Amino acid sequence: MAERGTAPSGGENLLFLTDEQLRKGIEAMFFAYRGFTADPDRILESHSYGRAHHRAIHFINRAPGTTVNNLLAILGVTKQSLNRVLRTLIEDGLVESRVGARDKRERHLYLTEAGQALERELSEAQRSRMRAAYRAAGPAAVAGFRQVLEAMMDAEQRRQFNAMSEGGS
Amino acid sequence: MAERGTAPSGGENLLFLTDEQLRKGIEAMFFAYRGFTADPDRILESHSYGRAHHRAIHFINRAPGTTVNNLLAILGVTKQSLNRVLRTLIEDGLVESRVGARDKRERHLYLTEAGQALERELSEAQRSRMRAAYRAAGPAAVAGFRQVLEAMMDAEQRRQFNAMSEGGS
DNA sequence: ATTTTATGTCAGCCTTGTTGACTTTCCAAG
DNA sequence: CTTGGAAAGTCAACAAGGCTGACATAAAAT
Repeated sequence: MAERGTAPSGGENLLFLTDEQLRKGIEAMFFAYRGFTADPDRILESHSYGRAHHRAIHFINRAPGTTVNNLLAILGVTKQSLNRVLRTLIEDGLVESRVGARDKRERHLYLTEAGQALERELSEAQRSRMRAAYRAAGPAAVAGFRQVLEAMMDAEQRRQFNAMSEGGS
Repeated sequence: MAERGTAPSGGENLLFLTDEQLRKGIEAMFFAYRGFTADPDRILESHSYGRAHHRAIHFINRAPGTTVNNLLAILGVTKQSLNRVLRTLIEDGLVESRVGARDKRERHLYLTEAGQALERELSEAQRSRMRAAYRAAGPAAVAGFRQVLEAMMDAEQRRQFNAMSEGGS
């Protein structure tokens, strides 16, 4: 279990695993997520949209031409739930839905000019906060941040997260 | 704009601030938060409760005897919204509401035995995932994780977060 | 005595999750 | 070629949990 070397080293190195430290991590996650969504939430409210719309816009932007089914897997909601959001985005002219060329059951999703504009507005707000946090914490902290977040995901989520980076760009 | 010194040093140190890196951080936050809430969500569902109940239980446990108003400030919801949740928790015998001794307008909230049992079940599930993530990432990463999360909060949230630690224990 | 504060409640709305039922399309087995 | 199942998407209806607004009560503060 514990290393034999200098007596305190084992105990001290595990201080970050005490229940108290874990609780602080849990609460930090709770409050930080609120900050994380605060800026987009304000923008969305002024457009009468919610977080669900933001998520759809974000991932359509990331993978233009993605199908509804694909988006479903990423967002982890039911297709009926997603459909409602997509319908309003399409009606409002932010998203375009094209019938698949090979498989006509599929709908391929694209952001229109207006959709891209809103996406930029939302993501710039979110990046701006993230940039400030990264800058304040420094590169080493950012590396740790990313490591812990990735370790916190379910295996399936981690797979999606990593797949996202490969396909991107 | 760019520093004049050794050409690559400034640029390399700022690699973590590129839009691409920021986007990855944003998506990591999204997927990690899902993992973060997945275990409690499963437990809550089996009790017919939601995240709103979890949040109330968590913070009542953290500060036994806290008032409704206090909880409202921490949770950032309306009293009507919180009241609905508290009412069911009190009806179900998980939370006890005592009229204040000094100020009889206030209600002081406490977890009952049953409430504490559910709290332990929920928080142990959450700590368990956090512990695994911390262990996988190591102490240095955890320190960075906490730094970035704290920098991501609004000033008000950070104040609450830090106040939480002082009062605790 | 009056006003303010803390809490609770009712009614009604919105977003976003859910399930169930349905249509259209594709594909593969007969 | 037809037919039956699977897959993609849509529509309808419901529930949880946010929200606002209006109002009631009791206690504290002025």
